[in-house]
Amino acid sequence: MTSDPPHLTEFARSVYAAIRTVPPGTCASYGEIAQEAGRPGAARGVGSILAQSGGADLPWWRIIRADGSLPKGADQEGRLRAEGVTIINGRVRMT
DNA sequence: CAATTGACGGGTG
DNA sequence: GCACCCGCCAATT
Repeated sequence: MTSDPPHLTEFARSVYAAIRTVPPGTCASYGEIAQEAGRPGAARGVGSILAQSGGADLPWWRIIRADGSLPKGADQEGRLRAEGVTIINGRVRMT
């Protein structure tokens, strides 16, 4: 590999770690992940990293919006339902 | 280095 | 519920 390494930032590593802490059957919002990553308010930063993560060993399907809506749609809903998450009208059930 | 874009969040009308 | 604005952070151009 003559290519240079991705050189992930500390923030990105913290985001990956936070997402890995999310247990199956549950969901977390970008703001929650950002807060766990040590950058509260960086919800957009989390989205930016996740969007690029593609291929990483991450349960990205557990990451949803703050209002319980799914950012990616069909694929998201199918995976979450497979994890045991209840989805109503395209939104994750918030109890 | 500046400007733009993007899997966001909250507030206001 | 929908439309618009501001703030916030990271990656890309």
